[in-house]
Amino acid sequence: MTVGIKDVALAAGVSVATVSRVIGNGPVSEALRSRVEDAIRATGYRPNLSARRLRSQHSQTIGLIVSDIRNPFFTAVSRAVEEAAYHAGMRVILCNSDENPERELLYLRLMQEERITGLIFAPTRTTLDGLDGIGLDFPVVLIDRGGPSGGHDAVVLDNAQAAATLVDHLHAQGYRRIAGLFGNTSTTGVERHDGYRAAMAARGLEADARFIPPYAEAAETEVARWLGGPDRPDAVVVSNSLLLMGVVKAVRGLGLSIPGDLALAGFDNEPWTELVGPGLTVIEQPVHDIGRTAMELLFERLDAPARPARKVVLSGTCVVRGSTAGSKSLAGAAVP
Amino acid sequence: MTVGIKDVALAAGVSVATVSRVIGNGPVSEALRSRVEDAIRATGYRPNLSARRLRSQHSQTIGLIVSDIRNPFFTAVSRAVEEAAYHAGMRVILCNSDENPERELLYLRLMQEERITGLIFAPTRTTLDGLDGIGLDFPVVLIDRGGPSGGHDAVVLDNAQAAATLVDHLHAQGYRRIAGLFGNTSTTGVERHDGYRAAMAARGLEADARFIPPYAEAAETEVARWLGGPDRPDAVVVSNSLLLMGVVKAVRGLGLSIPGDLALAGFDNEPWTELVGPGLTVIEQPVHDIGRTAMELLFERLDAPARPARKVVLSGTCVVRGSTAGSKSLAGAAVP
DNA sequence: CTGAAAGCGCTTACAG
DNA sequence: CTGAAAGCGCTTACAG
Repeated sequence: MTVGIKDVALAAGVSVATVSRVIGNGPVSEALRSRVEDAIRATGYRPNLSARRLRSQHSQTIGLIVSDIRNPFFTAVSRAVEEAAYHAGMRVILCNSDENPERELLYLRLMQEERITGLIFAPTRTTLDGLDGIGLDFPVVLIDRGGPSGGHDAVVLDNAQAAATLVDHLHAQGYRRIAGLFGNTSTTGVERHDGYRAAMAARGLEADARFIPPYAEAAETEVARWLGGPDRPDAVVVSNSLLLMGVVKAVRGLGLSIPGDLALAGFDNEPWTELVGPGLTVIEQPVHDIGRTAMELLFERLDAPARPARKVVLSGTCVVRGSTAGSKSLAGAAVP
Repeated sequence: MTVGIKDVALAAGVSVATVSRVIGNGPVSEALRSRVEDAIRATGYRPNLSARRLRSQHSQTIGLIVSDIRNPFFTAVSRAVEEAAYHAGMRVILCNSDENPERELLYLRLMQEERITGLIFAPTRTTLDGLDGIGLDFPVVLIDRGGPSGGHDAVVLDNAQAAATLVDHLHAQGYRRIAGLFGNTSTTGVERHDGYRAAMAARGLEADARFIPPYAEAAETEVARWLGGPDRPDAVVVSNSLLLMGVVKAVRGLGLSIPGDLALAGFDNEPWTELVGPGLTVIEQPVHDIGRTAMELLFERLDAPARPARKVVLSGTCVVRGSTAGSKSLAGAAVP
């Protein structure tokens, strides 16, 4: 039915070993090589990857588990990872955990069964805590969520500094009641919170932070309540683009204006942040570098399994727009 | 090194056949089953999927090739496909062609080598035209881009009607110089154009349509030029959300207002379309149904390879917002 | 229900 | 450079 290596060998009048060498770029004389290539074309032969992987004992596959593929941050990182993998002759298995620890475990198991070469992973805090106990047979590089420098290679944003930058910017614009809204499933939310809190303290301001599930709906509900209550802030720092969207919705739903009634500063320079209201001030992450660096760390780890874990911390860029204009009016501009 | 089925068999004191039956849910006595399960836990055994696939001759894998994973339409469809696949005990390989026919061919080859069970595919026009000549060994279900009902199962939006709905709506709002902007890589762009043109003709209006690459940048450039020229429209129908974003950027870049200087109606009810300017009028696609239906068609095709191809055409919903408010003011509301 | 044995489609030492 | 042969880790008739 479907054509195998034997059919090609027969058609080319060579052994299967020779066909295998041709498709694997092994040493073959030009004469035989072209005969085999003709036979491959004639038969429409396609090598069976399961067989190749089983026999050769390497999968040429890297795993990538992200926490929410709807978050454009992760689709951008995925693209960078795939590009790097492609150039290295590897493919990638992309899985989406939806911030669900059970699904993370499920996918980790799948990765084991696929015998992947290595994993790039943005884990929930729950799974990160138990990661060492799982006994994975491959190296893992964490992205976006490193946690305290621990046993794993990681590439993350300088979250604390980025959050502090936003606080400082808001402060410079004249805001004082600066609240913070953070995702509660990732170490990233925690680190951004720490930076926020430290910067507030340094300015002698009182922090007012909330941790919520990292979805737009949760932010919308939370902020609607917040703005109606006694602790109403006049500015808010928001720890990811999904939450940011929810905040914008809440403000609009209440018929309030940005930044007049509430100034807004968030993370991730998605295309739409430029188009909403007066434009949203955000920290832009080097998404492409994050993906590429993760692959580099992974390859280096494969080369040198024993060397100590490394954590690469990348800086974000603050893109200032109208959502933080404050009393002094301010045109949109990029600030390094 | 890594533990195999033999190690488990040894540890449990049974044959490898019995271990295989346990992990495959075959018939095994309770006594042996629990002994094997203990051994699996004790050894941390994970079956090798390559070996299972090779031996069992089914990959339990479906392929999914989308044209642009940054388009939220496709990330939403992917989620629906994955969900359905998961419930059917299958996994999915997701690939991103970037609207590039060469990459499509590359991925089709990969799918063959993976021996996938079936493919869900959003092809470029180029690849769609040559699809029958490629000799794929698995069934394919087209999504988003069906082309003329041909040899393939497909699930698509009623594109012509959706585009006509937008034209009719704009007409009812008092607009007459209604332009159209369409992606040039997909049959979808063509069908939406046809619906646009027919609706314009039915109203006695002159059509003014342009086909461009389906990226925000292309739309931005094109519209900036258009609005500066002699054929300046007062409304525009835009065939996808990436293009729509580009149009909004162009309008803002010129300091013009929506809908005062230009009314806008597009496709895909992305979260941000609600938040930009007065809100954007769009056709909402049943993204979840599209993914689910594609999987259903695929399974039915696997059951009955010989039966004639089916094309499922789903209707969109017009979500009216301020971007098409026209002279009469209009609040945002959903219209079926 | 259980086990011994064959074999899925390849790759890779090993000889020549 | 080339081929014969073993074997990757499983599953699945086939007997019992």
